[in-house]
Amino acid sequence: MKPTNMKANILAASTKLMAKQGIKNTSLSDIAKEVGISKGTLYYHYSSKDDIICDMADMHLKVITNALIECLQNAGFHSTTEEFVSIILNKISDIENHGRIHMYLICEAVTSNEKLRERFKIKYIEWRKALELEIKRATKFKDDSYPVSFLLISIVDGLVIQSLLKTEQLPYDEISRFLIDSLN
Amino acid sequence: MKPTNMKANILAASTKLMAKQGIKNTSLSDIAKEVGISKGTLYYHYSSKDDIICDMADMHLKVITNALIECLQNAGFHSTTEEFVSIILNKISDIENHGRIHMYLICEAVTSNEKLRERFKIKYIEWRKALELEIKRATKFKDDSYPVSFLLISIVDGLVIQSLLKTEQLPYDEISRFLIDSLN
Amino acid sequence: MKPTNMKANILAASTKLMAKQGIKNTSLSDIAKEVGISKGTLYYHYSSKDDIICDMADMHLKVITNALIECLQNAGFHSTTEEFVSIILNKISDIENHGRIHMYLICEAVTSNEKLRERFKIKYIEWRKALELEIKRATKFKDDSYPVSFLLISIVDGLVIQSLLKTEQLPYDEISRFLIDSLN
Amino acid sequence: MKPTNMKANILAASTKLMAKQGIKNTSLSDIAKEVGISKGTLYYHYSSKDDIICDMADMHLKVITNALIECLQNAGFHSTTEEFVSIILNKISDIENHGRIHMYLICEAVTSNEKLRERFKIKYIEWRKALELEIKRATKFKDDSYPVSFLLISIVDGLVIQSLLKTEQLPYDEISRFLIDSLN
DNA sequence: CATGAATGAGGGTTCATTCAT
DNA sequence: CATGAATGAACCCTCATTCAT
Repeated sequence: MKPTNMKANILAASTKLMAKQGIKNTSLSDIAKEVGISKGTLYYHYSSKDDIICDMADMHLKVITNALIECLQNAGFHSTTEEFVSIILNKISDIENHGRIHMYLICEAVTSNEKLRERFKIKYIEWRKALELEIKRATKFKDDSYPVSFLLISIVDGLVIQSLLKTEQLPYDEISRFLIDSLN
Repeated sequence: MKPTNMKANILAASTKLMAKQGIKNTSLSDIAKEVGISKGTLYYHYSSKDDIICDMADMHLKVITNALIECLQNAGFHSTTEEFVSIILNKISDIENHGRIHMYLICEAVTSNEKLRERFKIKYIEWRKALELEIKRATKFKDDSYPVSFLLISIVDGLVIQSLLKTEQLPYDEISRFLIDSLN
Repeated sequence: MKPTNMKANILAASTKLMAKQGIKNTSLSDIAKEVGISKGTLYYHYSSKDDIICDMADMHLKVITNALIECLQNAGFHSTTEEFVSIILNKISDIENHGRIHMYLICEAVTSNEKLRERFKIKYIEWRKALELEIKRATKFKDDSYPVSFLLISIVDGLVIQSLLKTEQLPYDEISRFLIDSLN
Repeated sequence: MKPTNMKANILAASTKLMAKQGIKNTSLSDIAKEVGISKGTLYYHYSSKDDIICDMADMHLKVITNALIECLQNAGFHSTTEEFVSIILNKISDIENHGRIHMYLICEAVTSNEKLRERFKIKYIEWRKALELEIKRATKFKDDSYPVSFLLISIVDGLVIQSLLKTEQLPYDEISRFLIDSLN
């Protein structure tokens, strides 16, 4: 109904469906049906499925990046490691909401979408470097900020996987406390 | 010899192809062609694509589990943390060879294969508990073995993701040294 | 000036695109884009793709007919066969510029456009009769002007096909000289 | 029903339909329906529409080439120009049966099928050279066999076009007589 | 006059699955 | 045991056409 919301609607529907059932398992018919438009209309706004996926990925990467930036800025104001870690861990659970789509996009990027992989690669490097700076500033790991930055990224992704597999209830509090103790 | 090898051949071909191009992007025709049999014969041995995937996953999970067990047993003989960590890290790069198929199977499990997800879930819990025991035995983290076991699993999966995305060359040596220093 | 040119613009764009990539391979979107208008506007001026094709064909047939008329009139002023033939052959290469669209229109006419076929039919008969008269007047073939007129038409169309297929460089000079010698 | 006739059946149905309604206007559904099989089966035998078209073209080119060869061989036995020409002209009406598909294939080749164009190009050159030799051998045009060979090819194609457009009843007898007189 | 948005029928293609031989 | 042939549902995508504004 509203003027320019069509692309946003499509994106929202795509994200919702693909997060639920996977990217390859979500057809353009599914998306069109979810939005309440015809397949033709969908193609009027997005000229291919890949275009939708790319826009979805951009949106997703932006959300995560913003979360990280905000997280680091907040950390900057206070200087205790406690808060830095707890904020990061808090963000992990936020990110966890996006975890499914995050994983699916990564698989898509790795298996069949070179362009997507390039974007993820760039973002991952960017994220890691931002973390590295903050680790150097706010933790005791001045000299090991480089390897630790890789580890922190890994931990987030790895926890997302475990949460997706619904293995065991992840003990966020204990993990958080442990990390704080270690980083101080 | 020959007849029993057919399923193994199919499994090997499936793993090879799916690791290269993804599970959804690998058709049964591709597999049959790779093995050098007809699609009909393939269906004689496996009654569906999902069956192949499940067997593949079983094989994959067994390989990883064996690697972990061997890793922990070796660690048991020596008691220094140094060796425990370096062995684990060595195994990570072994696992990295299986990393692609590991990720794809997880995505498949999460998006469209409940049975698969159950198997992964069981294995992940099993792995974590084994690690927890060893952490308690061989590192200084007697009291934090529980959260640390989650973290170690995360780190492995997370590093696999970064290696798949080909972001930056992972600094295994530095990571390894850092972990050893931390765990001691 | 401006408003009346719209149809001409559309026709010019259509001709250009369809000559390059074929009629069926040229969409109305392509044409609208080439003209720099919207598809809606295009439909304001032309109520269907077939209408565009028909107008294009009319324009095309008019161009060729004018070329032929001019050719015959020029021939009329001089009376040597030499000039008659060389003028015709010259015109052939002019026509060759329109050759692609000529062929495509004929195919379109034959396969899916009865109305178009009717126009071509009428024009071809008209052309042949004009040629017949001139052959009778200016060549030695007084009695065979009827079959020769069919042959001349054939030769032009046939040479166009060979030029489209880019078979061999057509030896226009030799062909021309041979025809002149024959007709005298 | 019969074992290996499926490809032949598909080819026959394709030729029939495409000759009637054009190549672009003939869908794979049409063909499958005409053969009495499913679209899936059609794809089992032909992996793309282009493959069908190419096979059709090969078959078509072979038929025409054989007709030409036979024609020239027959001409070789007798040495009179009369028979050479009348045989060629007879063959034209045979070719005319294939005329529609001939024209459509040429259009397809020129607009959207590079591989097809290459095959036509090769065949046209081959045909022209064969004609050139025969013209030199059996007609009075020893020195002009080169341009005359182009003209003869043109005449055939051009007459096909006129016959497709159903302009006027082509006066084969008169044309034939005229050509015989000219060539002797 | 002009437009952007919307549509639906149909296009070529893929593929897991079935089955007679 | 093994196969080639057959299938049909679903897929992504194209496009001429319509219409409210």
